[in-house]
Amino acid sequence: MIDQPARRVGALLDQVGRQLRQHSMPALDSLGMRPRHLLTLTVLRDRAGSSQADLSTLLQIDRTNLVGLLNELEADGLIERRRSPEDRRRHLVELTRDGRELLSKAEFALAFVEDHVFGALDASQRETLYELLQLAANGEASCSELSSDC
Amino acid sequence: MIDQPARRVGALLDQVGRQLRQHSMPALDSLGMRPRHLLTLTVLRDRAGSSQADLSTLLQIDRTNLVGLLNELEADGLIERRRSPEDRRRHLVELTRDGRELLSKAEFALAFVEDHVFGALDASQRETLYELLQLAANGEASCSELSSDC
DNA sequence: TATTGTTATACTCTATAACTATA
DNA sequence: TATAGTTATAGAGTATAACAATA
Repeated sequence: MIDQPARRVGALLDQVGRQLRQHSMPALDSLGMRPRHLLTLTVLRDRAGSSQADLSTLLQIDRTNLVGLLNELEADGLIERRRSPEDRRRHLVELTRDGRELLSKAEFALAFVEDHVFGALDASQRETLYELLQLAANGEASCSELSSDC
Repeated sequence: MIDQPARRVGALLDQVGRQLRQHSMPALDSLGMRPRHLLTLTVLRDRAGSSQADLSTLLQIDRTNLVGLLNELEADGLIERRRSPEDRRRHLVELTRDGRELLSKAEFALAFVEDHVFGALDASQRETLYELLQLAANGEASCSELSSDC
Protein backbone atom coordinates (compact mmCIF):
# COMPACT_ATOMS: atom_id res chain seq x y z
CA MET A 1 0.00 0.00 0.00
CA ILE A 2 1.64 3.18 -1.22
CA ASP A 3 -0.80 5.75 -0.08
CA GLN A 4 -3.34 5.81 2.70
CA PRO A 5 -5.65 8.44 1.26
CA ALA A 6 -6.99 10.91 3.79
CA ARG A 7 -10.68 10.37 4.38
CA ARG A 8 -11.63 13.80 3.25
CA VAL A 9 -15.05 14.65 4.53
CA GLY A 10 -14.99 17.82 2.42
CA ALA A 11 -15.42 16.12 -0.93
CA LEU A 12 -18.38 14.10 0.29
CA LEU A 13 -19.92 17.13 1.92
CA ASP A 14 -19.59 18.95 -1.39
CA GLN A 15 -21.22 16.15 -3.35
CA VAL A 16 -24.16 15.63 -1.03
CA GLY A 17 -24.62 19.38 -0.66
CA ARG A 18 -24.81 19.77 -4.43
CA GLN A 19 -27.34 16.97 -4.77
CA LEU A 20 -29.41 18.49 -2.03
CA ARG A 21 -29.32 21.96 -3.58
CA GLN A 22 -30.09 20.58 -7.00
CA HIS A 23 -33.19 18.73 -5.86
CA SER A 24 -34.31 21.64 -3.66
CA MET A 25 -34.41 24.18 -6.48
CA PRO A 26 -37.92 23.44 -7.78
CA ALA A 27 -39.45 23.61 -4.30
CA LEU A 28 -37.62 26.85 -3.51
CA ASP A 29 -38.49 28.39 -6.86
CA SER A 30 -42.17 27.84 -6.23
CA LEU A 31 -41.77 29.83 -3.00
CA GLY A 32 -39.79 32.57 -4.72
CA MET A 33 -36.65 31.73 -2.77
CA ARG A 34 -33.06 30.88 -3.56
CA PRO A 35 -30.85 28.71 -1.37
CA ARG A 36 -29.20 31.68 0.36
CA HIS A 37 -32.60 33.06 1.37
CA LEU A 38 -33.49 29.80 3.04
CA LEU A 39 -30.14 29.52 4.77
CA THR A 40 -30.43 33.07 6.09
CA LEU A 41 -33.95 32.61 7.46
CA THR A 42 -32.94 29.31 9.06
CA VAL A 43 -29.95 30.81 10.88
CA LEU A 44 -31.93 33.90 11.89
CA ARG A 45 -34.49 31.75 13.68
CA ASP A 46 -31.81 30.47 16.04
CA ARG A 47 -29.83 33.70 16.25
CA ALA A 48 -32.45 36.43 16.28
CA GLY A 49 -31.07 39.93 16.78
CA SER A 50 -27.70 39.21 15.21
CA SER A 51 -25.89 42.12 13.63
CA GLN A 52 -25.09 41.94 9.93
CA ALA A 53 -21.45 41.38 10.76
CA ASP A 54 -22.39 38.41 12.98
CA LEU A 55 -24.59 37.01 10.24
CA SER A 56 -21.78 37.44 7.76
CA THR A 57 -19.52 35.07 9.71
CA LEU A 58 -22.35 32.69 10.61
CA LEU A 59 -23.52 32.35 7.01
CA GLN A 60 -20.06 32.69 5.51
CA ILE A 61 -21.46 35.32 3.19
CA ASP A 62 -19.38 38.43 2.69
CA ARG A 63 -20.93 41.37 4.53
CA THR A 64 -20.90 43.34 1.28
CA ASN A 65 -23.04 40.71 -0.44
CA LEU A 66 -25.20 40.24 2.61
CA VAL A 67 -26.55 43.76 2.18
CA GLY A 68 -28.35 43.00 -1.06
CA LEU A 69 -29.58 39.67 0.24
CA LEU A 70 -31.12 41.27 3.32
CA ASN A 71 -32.58 44.03 1.12
CA GLU A 72 -34.49 41.39 -0.82
CA LEU A 73 -35.70 39.64 2.31
CA GLU A 74 -36.74 42.95 3.87
CA ALA A 75 -38.53 44.07 0.71
CA ASP A 76 -40.54 40.85 0.90
CA GLY A 77 -41.34 41.54 4.55
CA LEU A 78 -39.53 38.43 5.78
CA ILE A 79 -37.01 40.17 8.04
CA GLU A 80 -36.63 43.49 9.84
CA ARG A 81 -33.57 45.66 10.47
CA ARG A 82 -33.43 48.09 13.36
CA ARG A 83 -30.60 50.20 14.70
CA SER A 84 -29.00 49.03 17.90
CA PRO A 85 -29.57 51.55 20.71
CA GLU A 86 -26.18 50.76 22.26
CA ASP A 87 -24.16 51.04 19.06
CA ARG A 88 -25.89 53.02 16.39
CA ARG A 89 -23.64 51.64 13.68
CA ARG A 90 -25.23 48.22 13.99
CA HIS A 91 -28.31 46.78 12.37
CA LEU A 92 -29.97 44.09 14.45
CA VAL A 93 -31.77 41.64 12.18
CA GLU A 94 -34.87 39.64 13.07
CA LEU A 95 -37.42 37.38 11.43
CA THR A 96 -40.90 38.76 10.94
CA ARG A 97 -44.02 36.67 11.35
CA ASP A 98 -44.20 36.30 7.57
CA GLY A 99 -40.58 35.18 7.60
CA ARG A 100 -41.30 32.44 10.11
CA GLU A 101 -44.31 31.26 8.12
CA LEU A 102 -42.42 31.10 4.84
CA LEU A 103 -39.59 29.26 6.56
CA SER A 104 -42.04 26.68 7.85
CA LYS A 105 -43.53 26.21 4.41
CA ALA A 106 -40.09 25.77 2.89
CA GLU A 107 -39.09 23.22 5.52
CA PHE A 108 -42.24 21.26 4.94
CA ALA A 109 -41.56 21.14 1.22
CA LEU A 110 -37.90 20.30 1.66
CA ALA A 111 -38.59 17.46 4.06
CA PHE A 112 -39.58 15.41 1.04
CA VAL A 113 -36.41 16.34 -0.80
CA GLU A 114 -34.27 15.27 2.15
CA ASP A 115 -36.21 12.03 2.41
CA HIS A 116 -35.11 11.34 -1.14
CA VAL A 117 -31.47 12.42 -0.93
CA PHE A 118 -30.97 10.70 2.43
CA GLY A 119 -33.06 7.71 1.43
CA ALA A 120 -30.15 5.36 2.15
CA LEU A 121 -30.08 6.43 5.81
CA ASP A 122 -32.58 5.29 8.41
CA ALA A 123 -34.08 7.63 10.99
CA SER A 124 -31.45 7.15 13.65
CA GLN A 125 -28.63 7.57 11.15
CA ARG A 126 -30.09 10.87 9.99
CA GLU A 127 -30.39 11.97 13.59
CA THR A 128 -26.72 11.14 14.13
CA LEU A 129 -25.74 13.00 10.98
CA TYR A 130 -27.66 16.03 12.16
CA GLU A 131 -25.99 16.02 15.56
CA LEU A 132 -22.48 15.62 14.16
CA LEU A 133 -22.96 18.50 11.73
CA GLN A 134 -24.39 20.64 14.49
CA LEU A 135 -21.34 19.93 16.61
CA ALA A 136 -19.06 20.99 13.78
CA ALA A 137 -21.11 24.10 12.93
CA ASN A 138 -21.31 25.30 16.52
CA GLY A 139 -17.68 24.58 17.21
CA GLU A 140 -16.68 26.76 14.29
CA ALA A 141 -19.22 29.49 14.98
CA SER A 142 -17.98 29.95 18.53
CA CYS A 143 -14.51 30.48 17.12
CA SER A 144 -15.08 33.32 14.73
CA GLU A 145 -17.44 35.33 16.87
CA LEU A 146 -16.59 36.00 20.48
CA SER A 147 -13.81 33.78 21.68
CA SER A 148 -10.44 33.97 20.04
CA ASP A 149 -8.87 30.85 21.49
CA CYS A 150 -8.83 28.92 18.21
CA MET B 1 -45.33 24.10 21.38
CA ILE B 2 -46.77 25.40 18.13
CA ASP B 3 -44.31 24.07 15.67
CA GLN B 4 -41.96 21.11 15.70
CA PRO B 5 -39.39 22.41 13.25
CA ALA B 6 -38.05 19.85 10.82
CA ARG B 7 -34.45 18.96 11.58
CA ARG B 8 -33.22 20.09 8.24
CA VAL B 9 -29.83 18.58 7.57
CA GLY B 10 -29.54 20.76 4.48
CA ALA B 11 -29.01 24.04 6.32
CA LEU B 12 -26.26 22.58 8.48
CA LEU B 13 -24.63 20.92 5.51
CA ASP B 14 -24.64 24.30 3.79
CA GLN B 15 -23.07 26.05 6.75
CA VAL B 16 -20.32 23.54 7.38
CA GLY B 17 -19.63 23.25 3.66
CA ARG B 18 -19.19 27.01 3.42
CA GLN B 19 -16.83 27.11 6.36
CA LEU B 20 -14.84 24.28 4.89
CA ARG B 21 -14.60 25.92 1.49
CA GLN B 22 -13.68 29.25 3.03
CA HIS B 23 -10.79 27.83 5.01
CA SER B 24 -9.63 25.65 2.12
CA MET B 25 -9.18 28.52 -0.31
CA PRO B 26 -5.63 29.55 0.70
CA ALA B 27 -4.33 25.97 0.52
CA LEU B 28 -6.00 25.40 -2.86
CA ASP B 29 -4.78 28.73 -4.23
CA SER B 30 -1.20 27.82 -3.45
CA LEU B 31 -1.68 24.68 -5.57
CA GLY B 32 -3.36 26.60 -8.38
CA MET B 33 -6.67 24.87 -7.82
CA ARG B 34 -10.23 25.90 -7.19
CA PRO B 35 -12.75 23.79 -5.24
CA ARG B 36 -14.30 22.30 -8.35
CA HIS B 37 -10.90 21.07 -9.56
CA LEU B 38 -10.35 19.25 -6.30
CA LEU B 39 -13.82 17.76 -6.30
CA THR B 40 -13.39 16.54 -9.85
CA LEU B 41 -10.03 14.89 -9.21
CA THR B 42 -11.35 13.28 -6.05
CA VAL B 43 -14.35 11.74 -7.77
CA LEU B 44 -12.25 10.66 -10.76
CA ARG B 45 -9.97 8.63 -8.51
CA ASP B 46 -12.89 6.43 -7.49
CA ARG B 47 -14.66 6.47 -10.85
CA ALA B 48 -11.88 6.33 -13.38
CA GLY B 49 -13.05 6.02 -16.98
CA SER B 50 -16.33 7.80 -16.44
CA SER B 51 -17.83 9.60 -19.42
CA GLN B 52 -18.37 13.33 -19.18
CA ALA B 53 -22.10 12.75 -18.87
CA ASP B 54 -21.49 10.40 -15.94
CA LEU B 55 -19.22 12.94 -14.30
CA SER B 56 -21.82 15.61 -14.84
CA THR B 57 -24.36 13.77 -12.71
CA LEU B 58 -21.76 12.61 -10.17
CA LEU B 59 -20.38 16.10 -9.62
CA GLN B 60 -23.71 17.84 -10.14
CA ILE B 61 -21.97 20.13 -12.60
CA ASP B 62 -23.81 20.88 -15.82
CA ARG B 63 -22.22 19.00 -18.71
CA THR B 64 -21.88 22.27 -20.60
CA ASN B 65 -19.80 23.79 -17.78
CA LEU B 66 -17.89 20.58 -17.25
CA VAL B 67 -16.28 21.00 -20.68
CA GLY B 68 -14.30 24.07 -19.70
CA LEU B 69 -13.39 22.61 -16.33
CA LEU B 70 -11.97 19.46 -17.93
CA ASN B 71 -10.17 21.62 -20.50
CA GLU B 72 -8.31 23.33 -17.68
CA LEU B 73 -7.44 20.08 -15.95
CA GLU B 74 -6.30 18.54 -19.23
CA ALA B 75 -4.21 21.59 -20.13
CA ASP B 76 -2.44 21.16 -16.79
CA GLY B 77 -1.85 17.48 -17.54
CA LEU B 78 -3.96 16.32 -14.60
CA ILE B 79 -6.51 14.30 -16.57
CA GLU B 80 -6.81 12.61 -19.97
CA ARG B 81 -9.75 12.27 -22.34
CA ARG B 82 -9.94 9.46 -24.87
CA ARG B 83 -12.74 8.37 -27.18
CA SER B 84 -14.62 5.27 -26.19
CA PRO B 85 -14.11 2.47 -28.75
CA GLU B 86 -17.63 1.17 -28.16
CA ASP B 87 -19.42 4.50 -28.46
CA ARG B 88 -17.41 7.07 -30.29
CA ARG B 89 -19.54 9.91 -28.99
CA ARG B 90 -18.15 9.43 -25.49
CA HIS B 91 -15.05 10.79 -23.86
CA LEU B 92 -13.70 8.52 -21.13
CA VAL B 93 -11.92 10.58 -18.51
CA GLU B 94 -9.02 9.42 -16.35
CA LEU B 95 -6.53 10.80 -13.88
CA THR B 96 -2.93 11.07 -15.02
CA ARG B 97 0.02 10.38 -12.73
CA ASP B 98 0.42 14.13 -12.22
CA GLY B 99 -3.25 14.33 -11.35
CA ARG B 100 -2.89 11.70 -8.64
CA GLU B 101 0.16 13.43 -7.21
CA LEU B 102 -1.50 16.83 -7.06
CA LEU B 103 -4.56 15.27 -5.48
CA SER B 104 -2.38 13.74 -2.78
CA LYS B 105 -0.69 17.05 -2.10
CA ALA B 106 -4.03 18.80 -1.83
CA GLU B 107 -5.39 16.19 0.55
CA PHE B 108 -2.34 16.47 2.75
CA ALA B 109 -2.76 20.24 2.94
CA LEU B 110 -6.51 20.03 3.52
CA ALA B 111 -6.16 17.52 6.32
CA PHE B 112 -5.12 20.41 8.54
CA VAL B 113 -8.08 22.49 7.46
CA GLU B 114 -10.47 19.67 8.29
CA ASP B 115 -8.79 19.20 11.64
CA HIS B 116 -9.68 22.78 12.37
CA VAL B 117 -13.24 22.86 11.06
CA PHE B 118 -14.09 19.51 12.64
CA GLY B 119 -12.13 20.29 15.78
CA ALA B 120 -15.22 19.72 17.92
CA LEU B 121 -15.47 16.10 16.74
CA ASP B 122 -13.24 13.30 17.97
CA ALA B 123 -11.74 10.69 15.66
CA SER B 124 -14.59 8.19 15.88
CA GLN B 125 -17.20 10.89 15.34
CA ARG B 126 -15.43 12.02 12.20
CA GLU B 127 -15.30 8.45 11.00
CA THR B 128 -19.04 8.13 11.57
CA LEU B 129 -19.69 11.40 9.74
CA TYR B 130 -17.64 10.17 6.81
CA GLU B 131 -19.54 6.89 6.61
CA LEU B 132 -22.96 8.51 6.81
CA LEU B 133 -22.12 10.98 4.05
CA GLN B 134 -20.75 8.19 1.92
CA LEU B 135 -23.97 6.25 2.37
CA ALA B 136 -25.98 9.26 1.24
CA ALA B 137 -23.69 10.05 -1.69
CA ASN B 138 -23.64 6.50 -3.00
CA GLY B 139 -27.34 6.05 -2.52
CA GLU B 140 -28.00 9.09 -4.67
CA ALA B 141 -25.33 8.31 -7.25
CA SER B 142 -26.74 4.86 -7.91
CA CYS B 143 -30.07 6.51 -8.61
CA SER B 144 -29.17 8.96 -11.32
CA GLU B 145 -26.80 6.76 -13.24
CA LEU B 146 -27.83 3.25 -14.08
CA SER B 147 -30.84 2.16 -12.13
CA SER B 148 -34.07 4.05 -12.51
CA ASP B 149 -35.96 2.62 -9.54
CA CYS B 150 -35.91 5.80 -7.47
C1' DT C 1 -34.86 10.49 -33.47
C1' DA C 2 -31.91 10.55 -29.26
C1' DT C 3 -27.46 11.21 -26.99
C1' DT C 4 -22.51 13.11 -26.28
C1' DG C 5 -19.74 16.74 -26.34
C1' DT C 6 -19.26 21.55 -27.56
C1' DT C 7 -19.91 26.78 -28.00
C1' DA C 8 -22.14 31.13 -26.91
C1' DT C 9 -24.51 33.75 -23.69
C1' DA C 10 -27.10 35.55 -19.86
C1' DC C 11 -27.71 35.23 -15.06
C1' DT C 12 -26.34 34.40 -10.16
C1' DC C 13 -22.83 34.18 -6.68
C1' DT C 14 -18.53 35.81 -4.70
C1' DA C 15 -14.48 38.90 -3.69
C1' DT C 16 -12.06 43.61 -3.67
C1' DA C 17 -11.84 48.47 -3.07
C1' DA C 18 -13.65 52.74 -1.65
C1' DC C 19 -17.15 55.54 0.74
C1' DT C 20 -20.38 57.19 4.91
C1' DA C 21 -21.66 57.07 9.68
C1' DT C 22 -20.76 56.05 14.06
C1' DA C 23 -17.49 54.70 17.88
C1' DT D 1 -8.18 55.16 14.34
C1' DA D 2 -11.21 51.46 13.93
C1' DT D 3 -15.74 49.18 12.94
C1' DA D 4 -20.71 48.57 10.70
C1' DG D 5 -23.03 49.11 6.83
C1' DT D 6 -23.21 50.43 2.00
C1' DT D 7 -22.11 50.89 -3.12
C1' DA D 8 -19.80 49.71 -7.43
C1' DT D 9 -17.56 46.42 -10.01
C1' DA D 10 -14.86 42.56 -11.69
C1' DG D 11 -14.41 37.59 -11.53
C1' DA D 12 -16.07 32.86 -10.73
C1' DG D 13 -20.00 29.69 -10.87
C1' DT D 14 -24.38 28.17 -13.10
C1' DA D 15 -28.27 27.53 -16.44
C1' DT D 16 -30.41 27.75 -21.29
C1' DA D 17 -30.34 27.34 -26.22
C1' DA D 18 -28.37 25.80 -30.37
C1' DC D 19 -25.08 23.02 -33.06
C1' DA D 20 -21.97 18.90 -34.97
C1' DA D 21 -20.91 14.13 -34.57
C1' DT D 22 -22.38 9.64 -33.57
C1' DA D 23 -25.80 6.15 -32.29
